[in-house]
Amino acid sequence: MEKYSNFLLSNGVKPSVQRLRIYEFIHTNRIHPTIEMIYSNLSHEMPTLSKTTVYNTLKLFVSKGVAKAINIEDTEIRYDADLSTHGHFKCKSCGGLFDVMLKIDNLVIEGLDNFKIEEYQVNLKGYCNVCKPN
Amino acid sequence: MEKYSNFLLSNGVKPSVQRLRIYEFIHTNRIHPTIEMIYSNLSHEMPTLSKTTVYNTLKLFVSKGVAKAINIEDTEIRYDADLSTHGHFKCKSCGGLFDVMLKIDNLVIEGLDNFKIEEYQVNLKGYCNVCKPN
DNA sequence: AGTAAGTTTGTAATCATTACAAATATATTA
DNA sequence: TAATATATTTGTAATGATTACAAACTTACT
Repeated sequence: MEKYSNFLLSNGVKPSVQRLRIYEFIHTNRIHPTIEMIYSNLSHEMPTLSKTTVYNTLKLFVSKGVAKAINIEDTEIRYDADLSTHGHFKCKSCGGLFDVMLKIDNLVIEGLDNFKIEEYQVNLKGYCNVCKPN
Repeated sequence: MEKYSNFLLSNGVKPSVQRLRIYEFIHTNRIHPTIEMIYSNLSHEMPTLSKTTVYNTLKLFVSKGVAKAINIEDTEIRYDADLSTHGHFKCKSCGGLFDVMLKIDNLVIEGLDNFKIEEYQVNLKGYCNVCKPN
C-alpha cells in the first residue's frame, strides 16, 4: 500500500517489505495484537519471517511514534496503530480488548502543577456486555 | 502494627511476619516500588527473605485487593498500597512516579454501553516540574 | 557490476518470573 | 505440653519471553 509506505517514510521508518506488511497488519486488524499474534498471523505468508524482526519492528514503530504499546496486563504487551486519543477496556472474562472514546479534558485535577503531559494511557477492566453477569 | 495486621486479616490475608513487613513497607513508603526494590530494601533487616516470597506475597496482595499493580512501563511492575481512585504520572527524564488526583466521572464517553467497569488505571507520561525543559 | 549501508534472520545469551519440594513456622488437637 | 496437621517460606531449578550478536541477505549508491 502506497499510503502506508508514505506514512512510514514521513515518520522516519524506512518501509521494508517486512515493516510494511507488519504495519499494514496492525493498521487493518484492530485486534491490538501481541508480538506473538503478529508473528503467528504473518509467518504463513512470510515463511522466513523471524520473531526477532517482529520485536525489532514494533520497538522501532513505538520509538518513531507510528504505533503505541498498551500495557493493560502484566503478562503481555499489545500494540495499536490507532494514534488518536482513546482508551482500552479489557474484559476479565473473555479477554477481549475494546476501544473506548474518552474525554480527558479536566481529567487531572491535582498533582501535576507545571508538569508537561505528553501521553495518556487509560486502561479499564471489567466485564463486557456479552460476559456481564445477569 | 496492629492496624496493618487487622487490615490484612479482614481481607483474607493471614499476616505472617514477612507479609506484615512487606505490607507495612509499601504502605509507608509511597514510592510505588518494584519487586526488586521491595526485596533489596527489606533483605537487610530480614536476611533470610527470599525473592520468591516477595513475588508470592505481592501476587497474593493483588488478588485479595490489598494492593494494586501499576503497569505503566513494559519493563517493570510497580505496586501501590493506596487503594483510592488515583492515577500515576511517570517522568521520562528522572523516572519518578507521581500520584495524580483524578476526576473520572464522565471520562468514558463512548464504547462501553452496558459494560461493567470494575477498575480504572490512568497512566500519564511526560516531564515533571523539575525535569521540564525551559 | 561493485561497493557500502541497512535490514533480516537464527541461534545463543540473558533476565525476570514461576514451579517445586524441602525446611520452617504456626495452628490444632489430644 | 507434646504431637500432629496445616500453612508459609525458602532456595534451586525450570521456564519463557526478550535481547544480543554475527552472518546472510537486500537495497541503495557510485
